[in-house]
Amino acid sequence: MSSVLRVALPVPLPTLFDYLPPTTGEAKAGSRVLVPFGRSKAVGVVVETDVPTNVGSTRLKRALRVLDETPLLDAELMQTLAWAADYWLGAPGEAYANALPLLLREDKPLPETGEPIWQLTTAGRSALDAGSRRGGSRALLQALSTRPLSAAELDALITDWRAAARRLIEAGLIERGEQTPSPASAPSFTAPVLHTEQKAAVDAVTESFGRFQPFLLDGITGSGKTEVYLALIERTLAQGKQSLLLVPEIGLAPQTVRRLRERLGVPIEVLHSNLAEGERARAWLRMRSGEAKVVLGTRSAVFTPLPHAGLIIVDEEHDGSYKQQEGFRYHARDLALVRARALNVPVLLGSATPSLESLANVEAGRYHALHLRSRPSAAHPPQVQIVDMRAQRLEHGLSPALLHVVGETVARGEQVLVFRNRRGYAPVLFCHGCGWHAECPRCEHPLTLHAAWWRLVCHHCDQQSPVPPTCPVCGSTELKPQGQGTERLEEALTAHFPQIPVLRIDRETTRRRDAFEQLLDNLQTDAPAILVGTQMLAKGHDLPNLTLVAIVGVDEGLLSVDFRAGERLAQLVVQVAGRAGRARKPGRVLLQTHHPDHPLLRGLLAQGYAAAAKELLAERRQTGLPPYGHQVLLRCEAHQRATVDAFLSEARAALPDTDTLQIAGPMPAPMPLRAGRQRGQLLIESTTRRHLHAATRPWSTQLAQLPSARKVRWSLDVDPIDLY
DNA sequence: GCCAACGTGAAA
DNA sequence: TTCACGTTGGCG
Repeated sequence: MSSVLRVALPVPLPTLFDYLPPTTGEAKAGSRVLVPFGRSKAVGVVVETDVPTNVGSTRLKRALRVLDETPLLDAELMQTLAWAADYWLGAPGEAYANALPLLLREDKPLPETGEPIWQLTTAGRSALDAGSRRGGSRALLQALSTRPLSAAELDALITDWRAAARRLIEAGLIERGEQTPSPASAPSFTAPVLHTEQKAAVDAVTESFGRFQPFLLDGITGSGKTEVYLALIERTLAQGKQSLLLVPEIGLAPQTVRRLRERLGVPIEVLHSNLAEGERARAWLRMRSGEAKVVLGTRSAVFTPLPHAGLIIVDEEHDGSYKQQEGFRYHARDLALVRARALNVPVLLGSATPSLESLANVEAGRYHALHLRSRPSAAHPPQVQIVDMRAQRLEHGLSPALLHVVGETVARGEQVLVFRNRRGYAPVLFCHGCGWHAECPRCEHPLTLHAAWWRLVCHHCDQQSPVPPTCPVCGSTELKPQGQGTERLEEALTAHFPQIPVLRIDRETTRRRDAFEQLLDNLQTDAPAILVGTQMLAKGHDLPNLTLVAIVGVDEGLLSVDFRAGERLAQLVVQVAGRAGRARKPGRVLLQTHHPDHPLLRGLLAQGYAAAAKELLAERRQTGLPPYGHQVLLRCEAHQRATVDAFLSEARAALPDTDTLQIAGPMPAPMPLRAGRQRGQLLIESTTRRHLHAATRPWSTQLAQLPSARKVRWSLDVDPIDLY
């Protein structure tokens, strides 16, 4: 038996691969190696060295090259990643691949971490003096004549300078260099004085510096959670330690970054999905070297190396975007906890509407709860009121009572938010002649009418089709849009309040980068306006002149079969309502519904989120659902129903027959057909996580070997957040 | 996930 | 006999 390297390769296979050590260089655990794989090459991460192997010597190949002298991933990250792959039943190679920015998964030297700058060469200087070159090239030489400039500086001076830069580098007139990021500038804003609760929260976390302790910061909207984060990051910085701040996908507004930079006076590294690969890799490496102290990022930023870790914060911890929904299905909030434990640092989960999981952890004594119950910015919490839609004459889904209050509010010069969680003009196109409605053939769900493009769109598979002029069944011309989307509400409100600007904010109107920011920047804070929008408006921005929130149509959430629907609805209502009255003026919330007596709404409005959550938790305990029970969901899809069923029943048969597991299915998925594929699932539940893992761990490798598995697309989801 | 080898059936 | 295409196995 030879002593080999065990390497994680970026393939969705349940195994690691063994290689003979390379002839030169020493491969250490956490280093990347270039290896021959199949008939090409791959970059992998060394997981173990000097291990005995079972692979025959004829099959063993030799690693080609060590890419990192010193390991790129430190021991803590390596250990965390191994744990994560095991916990979420992921392919180990995929876990390691997720942890590395794309650029670092390639066979290339590490990018320089300094900020790239462009400067004149001696030849360039003479060329400039001689007056050679014209146009963009000349302008660029001119710009660089006094001193080297960074990309950001050049962007401000010359549009489209990169093409010119490429030409001039080619000609040897300018060259790329790098500068270390400018040293800490003094914070340009001084911190506001913390109020009592904020101070108590900051002190409690500070006392835990240097050891693992989870905290749940339960703070109503407007109570100043961000100030607590900032104060804690400041204290972490004062100790020379690093902070990791995770935010949900849409929470990462440029506004947030600006605020952090201004307040902390140190470079803030940012990691999110639409960042250029080079920037991502540089930010990651600057944290790894310890050169950078603060990183702000979305889900995948949870994998940032933290050699001098001091603090981890997860903002809006209840947010579903922390769960990766494809490939390696990890949960960044849960991983943040695991890392904090390994790094011996406190971890702070913040939310106005904590997840039931976190509340259960508080109840069990695992998390320490910190509360922010007062709103320093506004005197009164918003007053919430239900508008009964039954037996009302509706105008495009808006009741007269609601329109009346909207009218009053804009007449006072204040702003209104109309929330509707449906994009498009109308969710259904219906025939008055025969009752037919337009349906997606690939999903068997109603198509949404989009009036602006005059198209029917399937919100499940994105397929578009033309709007038929007449009913394809009975030929009637009486095709009527039924129900309201944001587009229709925008139209109705514009017609009703022609003198007031109406702004729609949803995925269509914010398609372009920064469009969301721009739309809100254009909003005059002291003038009346009506905002119509989806989820996107639920968080972020402070709108000081917004005093009325009208929540229209959340009834779908009350009727859903998903056991988390109630929790999500409560969170959504509270988050949206929280947009009202972030100013000195008192806020008001109207909730328009067909179910004014629904216990969840009643409870939520009468006693608030905490009480509603307590009620929901009690239900979960009674039914043995998460967080009191644990789930693994096997999802599967294929073109033929029979293929799906064959795989799922083989999978079912491969599970051990024990009374510690409850198995539901095989059964059709809640959406049995999507994008032309038949979908099914198998749900495995247990009251003890240990039993669940003990059974599903070997099962997951068995599944991969089933012949029927090759004919379907399947995935395992540990702790699924929806059973969709 | 990707690739190559293999088997099957239809066309010529 | 050749080609196209779906299936299967291996990747160390």
